[in-house]
Amino acid sequence: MSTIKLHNTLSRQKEEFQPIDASNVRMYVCGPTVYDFAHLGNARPVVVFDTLYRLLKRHFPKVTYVRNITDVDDKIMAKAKESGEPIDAITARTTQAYHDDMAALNALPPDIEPRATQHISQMIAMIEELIKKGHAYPAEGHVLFNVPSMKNYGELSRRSHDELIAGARVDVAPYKKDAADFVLWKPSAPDQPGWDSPWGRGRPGWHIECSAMAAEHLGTTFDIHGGGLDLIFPHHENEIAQSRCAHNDAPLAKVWMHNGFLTINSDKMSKSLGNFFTVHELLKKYPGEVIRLALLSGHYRQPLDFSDDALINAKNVLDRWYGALRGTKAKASAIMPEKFENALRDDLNTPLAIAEIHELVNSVNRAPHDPEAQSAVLAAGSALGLLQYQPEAWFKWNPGNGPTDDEVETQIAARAAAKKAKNFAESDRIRNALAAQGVLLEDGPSGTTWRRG
RNA sequence: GGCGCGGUGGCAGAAUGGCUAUGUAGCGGACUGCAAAUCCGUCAAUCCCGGUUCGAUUCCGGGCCGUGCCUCCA
Repeated sequence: MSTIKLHNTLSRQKEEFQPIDASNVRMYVCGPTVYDFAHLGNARPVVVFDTLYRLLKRHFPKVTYVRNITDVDDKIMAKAKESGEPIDAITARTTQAYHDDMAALNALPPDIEPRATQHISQMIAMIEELIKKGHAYPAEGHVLFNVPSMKNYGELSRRSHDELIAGARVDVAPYKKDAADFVLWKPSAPDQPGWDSPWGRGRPGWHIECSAMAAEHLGTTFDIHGGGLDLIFPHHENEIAQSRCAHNDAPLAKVWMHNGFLTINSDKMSKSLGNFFTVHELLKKYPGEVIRLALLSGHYRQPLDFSDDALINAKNVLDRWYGALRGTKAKASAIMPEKFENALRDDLNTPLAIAEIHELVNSVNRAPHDPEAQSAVLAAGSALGLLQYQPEAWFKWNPGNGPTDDEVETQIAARAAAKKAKNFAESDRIRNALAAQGVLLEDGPSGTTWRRG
């Protein structure tokens, strides 16, 4: 019996994954707040959980993957105020950009992509339930979750209530009964987006959005909840508090998974350091698969340093892999190479899985044109969301500068003539000139092939 | 201050109580007009100090260094 092991943040251990309902595995991942282009740090969980989604789909007949869109938030309001662009326009434009960027990274769309603004009534109902059960209270137009009302609060992040208070570095709002209490609902000024509620016109707090959307689409308890490491506290802790208290203590998710952070050239990615790369910008320089491979080249729970070298390395690796597939008519085999799949089943060990692809590629290069070996490479590649291009198209991927395909072909023809005349000075001149424009020529037994480096 | 994570060859990055991946870079060779690609061969690592053990990079303790969260944050 093939099992999948996943690291559960609740237990801080790898556990054998046992779905609540094997006929429908349910997974929720916190999605973007749509106020700006997605940066690389946003892309990491998307790629990681997409790889998990693909793995689960191979092992279970049905997987329901929910990833929300947060389209009501103070950051969006701030952006609108600053730029003058209407909120609806910002969220629509940014959501589209997000979809485009994640598709370029070969991330499959989730099965359901709920939007916060379309679940306000569910949030209000959940807040009412929490008030009714004594876990929340209205105060000055706000509704607050009362943390001391939940005895197990802090289980995920392993923080006690006292530690929270001691560590608090923010001023406590006067209307809070307890310093650790957090907002479920807050009042909106007339010029701010808001919805009518029993507590006046207002908008939801951040945490209640995910609790309400997860319950709506996955039920009170589901299998896997994912997100970035930084969401453990307070976001996921508060999600658990809201959901359990509203749902008679039913667990929110069985397995909690968190991906590690991304650094850029060893520095924390931040706008002040000027190393804040958006996926959108990076896609102008590299195919999405390069970014995706770079993101998968470290284990998802480890910190990942994203440098130019990492991108160059990923590009070289993919060039090598695609090189082994050149001219093939092989299709991805239906059966996943065993060692490769075993690596992924062990808490999504993508670096080890990538090493297995290297082994497969080596065997292709040792026995060229072996379609069986190539099928195995294609299968493993697709499991990681890679090798989706035709090899020739891959090598001709054009960032939009330099010579066109036709111009390259013309130069190659001229060089072939020079070579035939043994005018090697001229043929080398042409090759060097193309190399300076990022086009690399490779002479083979059946003529010259080329690629953009 | 509280909680947590990590230190593996030049670089990236797995695994493992003994037999030490993989890629890249380097070196030598084959192939090539020369290259490139590819193949063959090769060099090279487990932060420091203790402990447990027949044996530790792996387990335990201490130290040093780096880093994340505690505030919007993937």
